[in-house]
Amino acid sequence: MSLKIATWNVNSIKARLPNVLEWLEEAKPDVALLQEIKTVDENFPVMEIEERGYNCAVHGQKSYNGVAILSKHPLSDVTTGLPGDKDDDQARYVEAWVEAGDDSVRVASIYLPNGNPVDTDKYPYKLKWMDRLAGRAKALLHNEEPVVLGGDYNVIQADGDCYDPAAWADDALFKPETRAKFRTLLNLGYTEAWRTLHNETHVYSFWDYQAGAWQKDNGIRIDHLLLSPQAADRLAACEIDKGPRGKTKASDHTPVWCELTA
DNA sequence: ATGCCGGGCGAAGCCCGA
Repeated sequence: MSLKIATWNVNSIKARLPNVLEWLEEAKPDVALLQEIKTVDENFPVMEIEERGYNCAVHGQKSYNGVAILSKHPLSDVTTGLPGDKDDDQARYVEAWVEAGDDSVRVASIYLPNGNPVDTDKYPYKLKWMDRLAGRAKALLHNEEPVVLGGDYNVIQADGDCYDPAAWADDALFKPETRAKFRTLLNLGYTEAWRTLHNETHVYSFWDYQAGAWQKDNGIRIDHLLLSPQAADRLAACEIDKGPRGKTKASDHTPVWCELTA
C-alpha cells in the first residue's frame, strides 16, 4: 500500500477553490497540506471538500496565514498552533495523525514566516519560529513514528534552488542564518524528500506573479516535505507538479508531493 | 524592481506576500 502526500500554498482558499477542487480530482492526493488559506475556520469550504471524499483539519485566521490538512483517511490527534510562544497568534501550524492502517503517518501543514524586510521584527520572528519548529520536530522524533512536515518553508536552501543567487543574497529566504536554521532541522534526522531523489538544479515551486516570472522560469524552490527516518524509509517518489501554476487564476506556488510505500 | 501582480478588506486605497 502507499500514501500520496502533497503540500500546496494556495494563496487564499476562497479565490482558489475551483483550482483546488480540480487539482484534488486530477492529482488525487491521499493527504493535502494547504497553506495561506486566508480565512477563518467557519468560512473554510468544508462541504465542497468533503464532497470530494476528504476530511478536514483547519487552523484558520482572518485575512492572512491559515493552514489546513485534507485527508481521504480519518484524522485524529489534531493539534493547532506551534508550541513555544503563547503570544504568537499567527495561524501557521496544524498537525494530525492520519489513520491509514500500515500507511498511517503523522503530518503537519507548515507556513513558515517570510521574514522580510530583514531589518524589521519580522526577521527575528522568522528565526525564532524556526527554533520553535526544530523543538517540535525533535520532540516528534522521540515517538519513532513516520512523520511528514510539509509546507511553505520560505527557505531557499542553495544557489541552485533560485534563478539568481546574487539577487536573493540578502533576502530573508536565503540569508546564511536562515539556511543554517533549516539545516538544523535536517541535522535532527529529517530528510528533504525532493532533494534526496533529485540532483537537478533550477527546479522551482514558486514563481512571482510579476515581471513574467512564470514565463521566464524565474522561480525559487521553497515548498518542502521533511520526513522522519521512519517516513524516509518508505519514500518511493517525490515530484513538483507544475500543472496548477500554469492554470488561469493560479496560486503563485505549485504543489509538491511525495509517495510513501508501506 | 522591498511590489511591475494578486489577494484581503471593504468599498478607495492600503497592507501583505517572496
